[in-house]
Amino acid sequence: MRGMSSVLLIEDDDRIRLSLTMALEDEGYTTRAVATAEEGLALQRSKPADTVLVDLMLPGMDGFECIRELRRDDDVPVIVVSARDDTHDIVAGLEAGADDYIVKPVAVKELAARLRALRRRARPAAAALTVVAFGDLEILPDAGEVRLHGDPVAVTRTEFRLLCELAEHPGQLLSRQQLLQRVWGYEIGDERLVDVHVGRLRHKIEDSPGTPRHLVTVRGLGYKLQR
Amino acid sequence: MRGMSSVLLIEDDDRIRLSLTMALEDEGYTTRAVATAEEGLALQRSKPADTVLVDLMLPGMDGFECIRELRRDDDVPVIVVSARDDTHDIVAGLEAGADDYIVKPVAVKELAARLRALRRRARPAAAALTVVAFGDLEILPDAGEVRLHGDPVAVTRTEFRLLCELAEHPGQLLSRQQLLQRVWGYEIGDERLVDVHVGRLRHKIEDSPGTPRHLVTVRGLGYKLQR
DNA sequence: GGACATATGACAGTCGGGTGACAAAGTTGC
DNA sequence: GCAACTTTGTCACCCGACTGTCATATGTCC
Repeated sequence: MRGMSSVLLIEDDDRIRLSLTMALEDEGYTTRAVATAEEGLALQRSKPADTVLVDLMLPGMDGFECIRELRRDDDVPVIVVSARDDTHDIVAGLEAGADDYIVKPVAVKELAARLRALRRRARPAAAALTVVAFGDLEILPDAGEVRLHGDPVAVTRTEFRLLCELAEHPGQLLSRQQLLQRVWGYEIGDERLVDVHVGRLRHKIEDSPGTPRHLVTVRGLGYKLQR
Repeated sequence: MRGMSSVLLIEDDDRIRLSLTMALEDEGYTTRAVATAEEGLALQRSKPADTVLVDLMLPGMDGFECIRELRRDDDVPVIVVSARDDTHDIVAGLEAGADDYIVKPVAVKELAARLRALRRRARPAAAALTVVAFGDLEILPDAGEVRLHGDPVAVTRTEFRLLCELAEHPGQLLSRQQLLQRVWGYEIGDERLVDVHVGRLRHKIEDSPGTPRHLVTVRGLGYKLQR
């Protein structure tokens, strides 16, 4: 995976699969090719490729379903390969979560250009989206998002800042005073304010807010966020 | 104008501007010439030329800034014209986004050769239409086109830039400040301007603008574009 | 039980963001 | 060059969401 790009090709037509595989390897891509969506998914799970090329017409699980499954696990860029002129399928493929498409017969140079383009724009995005995970709780500072069990949770700005502040010091105790100062910028203020927001936050990010697993109280001292 | 190449010349020295204009027209280029970067940018925005020639030493906005502005809109090839044999300026020009340079006094034949060369290698990559897909929303940056469910949607230039800027950072939160700066080039300005354009854009690219699926607000923080 | 610390629910003021109206600037077509 | 149309930025208004405060309930330690 060092510097080199890997591609997973899911295509049932033997001739196309073989020729594309060879063409991709000529272009310098490590290529794995399979004939069914099921094989492709299994392979992507065990040995993820950087980009997936998937034909829409497949025996068994079709390309659309396959894209949705790929998307469920991962943010790997997906390019749809479709028969010419089938706009409807292409649109459906993109709606299922593909990032780009190319029509058969595939011009290898064009495919290579698209792979490069896709990697160029997929990379920084994937890299920039840092995730801070606390077990089932995920914090995405760059996206301004919080997820619980993978599902987005609506959190207000203050709650988000508070959470980020706690997350920056995992497992570490932070006093109300510190939190007031760092989240609100108050040098002095009512420390009860912190309690209220902690309470509200708990209702959103804890499965059972009464017995918090992550955002715990340290009696007499403050709060901390743990895994 | 078909088949013919057009050149925009930005050069403050009257004598050079006039002589180069004539020389370029002799070579068969449709040529527009202006004396300031501001005029050049305005003209390129209203009536884009195929290639831009820009002097580095200009009154008001200088050539470097001008190149960066040109680059913000467009992928038009830019050739730097530098008065001195000053490697530092040339390097800075290329870093600002120019594609080639030529040193004064300009040999017309050399300039013509460079223009041809530049056009020859102009964007085979850009010719391949790449698609940035966000589910049912497709953005074709090179074609300046946006589609919803496969159907073209008419968006204005500002809306398109805003959309592209958001699309370049998929799922990432962008503050109004960042957007103002990247889309409008304003260092400071009324952040509500962003709201208005986001609202207009939503009416075009969302199925239900009231509850946006792609262009979502992160309250108190900014906006982001997601799948 | 008593003293204290924390959780919670309700409330009103404030804030942030969506929206439609409008004028200025730009664009297009004749 | 003129007129119709489009695009753009500014503004004011409105509504819902958020925030901080307080009173009250619940819990904890001695």
